[in-house]
Amino acid sequence: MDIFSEIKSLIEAMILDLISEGAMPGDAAGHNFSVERPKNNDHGEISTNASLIVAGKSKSSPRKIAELLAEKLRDHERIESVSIAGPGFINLVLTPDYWQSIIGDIINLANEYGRKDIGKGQKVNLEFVSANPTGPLHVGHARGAVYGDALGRLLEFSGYDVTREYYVNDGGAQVDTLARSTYLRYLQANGMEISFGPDSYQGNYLVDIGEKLKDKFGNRFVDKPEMAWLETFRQFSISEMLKLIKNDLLSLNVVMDQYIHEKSIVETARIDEAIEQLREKGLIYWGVLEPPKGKMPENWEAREQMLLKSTAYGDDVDRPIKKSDGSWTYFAPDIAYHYDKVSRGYDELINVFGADHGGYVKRLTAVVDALSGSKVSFVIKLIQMVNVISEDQVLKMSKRAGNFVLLREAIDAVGSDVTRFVMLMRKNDANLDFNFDKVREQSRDNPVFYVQYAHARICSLLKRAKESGMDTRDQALLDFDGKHLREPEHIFFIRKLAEWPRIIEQATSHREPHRIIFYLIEVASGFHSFWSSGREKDSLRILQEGKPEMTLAGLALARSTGIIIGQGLEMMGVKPLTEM
RNA sequence: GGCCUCGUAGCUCAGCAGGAUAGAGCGACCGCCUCCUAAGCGGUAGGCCACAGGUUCGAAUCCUGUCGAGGCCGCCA
Repeated sequence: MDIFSEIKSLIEAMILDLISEGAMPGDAAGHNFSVERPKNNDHGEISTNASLIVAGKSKSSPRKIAELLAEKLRDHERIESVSIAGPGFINLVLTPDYWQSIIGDIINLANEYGRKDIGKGQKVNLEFVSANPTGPLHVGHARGAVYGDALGRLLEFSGYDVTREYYVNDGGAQVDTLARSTYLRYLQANGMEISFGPDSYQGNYLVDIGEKLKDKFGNRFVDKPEMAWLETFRQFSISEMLKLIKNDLLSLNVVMDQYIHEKSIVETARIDEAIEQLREKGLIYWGVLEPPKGKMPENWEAREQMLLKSTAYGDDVDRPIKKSDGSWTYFAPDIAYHYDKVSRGYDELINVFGADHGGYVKRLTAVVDALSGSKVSFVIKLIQMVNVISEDQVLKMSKRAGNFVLLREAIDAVGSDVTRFVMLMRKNDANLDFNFDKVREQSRDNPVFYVQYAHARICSLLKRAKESGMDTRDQALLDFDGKHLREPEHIFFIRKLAEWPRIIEQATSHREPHRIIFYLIEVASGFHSFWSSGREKDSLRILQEGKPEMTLAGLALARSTGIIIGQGLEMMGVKPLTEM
């Protein structure tokens, strides 16, 4: 099904044959060589460096090995010609039949085309977003949300059993701040003048919550001390914030499987269990840390704390677990949370973090390695910053001041599909510019429209053919005759389609959904180009009056392209358009 | 001071499990709609892949160092 894998296995088998024939040394087998579509058209349709790799490992001449392999390859019925070039590359040209059969494969398998069971059912915990429940999501969160969700879809397609998880930080001081800020809005709803302290969340999103609390409690808490209302207000506002967040995620087409609350982790004594485990491994001790180098914090003084010996697992310094007053640091619930994840029996944990959490990578890796005995694979994907640009200015965002650009605003302006596509156009560890004006333009600056347009054109073709009385169902298209797809332009484009399984595989193993996006743009480009060539060459037109067989073949090609684009967009959580 | 990420065309970025002459979009310039959606297509111009070493038959890709940009660095979360 994957043409590159097929040829690779073919060559591997030939190497084994040659070894048993005594023509190659025994250590020629088992090396990883590449089989790929060469960038340069003069280098055939498929090229491999097998002889270079094998020669390098077994200290023999690349040309000689290439000759041996070429001899065998020439005999293969589906290979038209073989040539040896440069230092020893083997370049292949396949028979047109081989390429045309791919169109049949795609239509036959439809959305299953390109699926390869890489994951083999391994259980993956994918934690992403995990924004503090103190306000609505902003565009920075959106990037993490979209990346996490697209990665989830990709992994699921490739045979992983994925659990999407959101960790709710509802145990720290910031949720008390939230409660107090909500209280101010509650007072306001009761007609009182309010003024915000420097630590307040001042965003307007709390106004509604204040109103709701007034509706519920009237003025009951207006003159009461904090003790009387803090817990109630905290719980209420957290649950309201989570509603807000879930709603935001939903409008981005993101749905979590579960929300794990920090509070529940703390309350079930997971911290003590986790620390005990680490203690048994000799990783817990009391000690005094060196002051941080570089900028010395004011009021720094040496104090004894409970520390985790994370340096034993590659961290730069050991990390405090308990403050000098005996209470847990922020790190402790995190340890417990990851202990909890490990104990739930996943094969792999993936955390999607914002780049500002880069400092936590080593210590968390240390924790997971220590707790799982390095059995669980743990990957942290850092998502770099999003620069929101409007009128050529980078907007500065501050949560406290409440002036950040909300995810909601982006979606209201351009919709979920464009937001997702644009956010997936960069690899996770590169900064991303989200240009509000350009993205709003819905012009060619927006590659999402370019891809959608290709899909819409294909749908339009099938629709027109159907209107003229043709049977355009997949079963009927499968009867196409390959001899009508023999022009160089046909083969050139089919070669692009044939890369799809390989692209999915690479995107999966690198955990990089953006590779799908770039491939889709290439496929769209190839299709637009092919379409336009029909203006100059009649034989390349898809709908041909009075020539039903040629039309059928053209439609099969178009349909298979549509399957791939549709499938790729679906995988990125973007809805393919049938017309524009 | 240390750690993480990045540095590729005027701009925004792909490529990086080593491979042949480094790609795309935008911007600039020149062309293409009596014909399947011109939201499209074709062409021209534009590069010491930050710099310097190293590994290799071969380096944008791997290693080391330098420079530059961003993020992070105990008793906040």
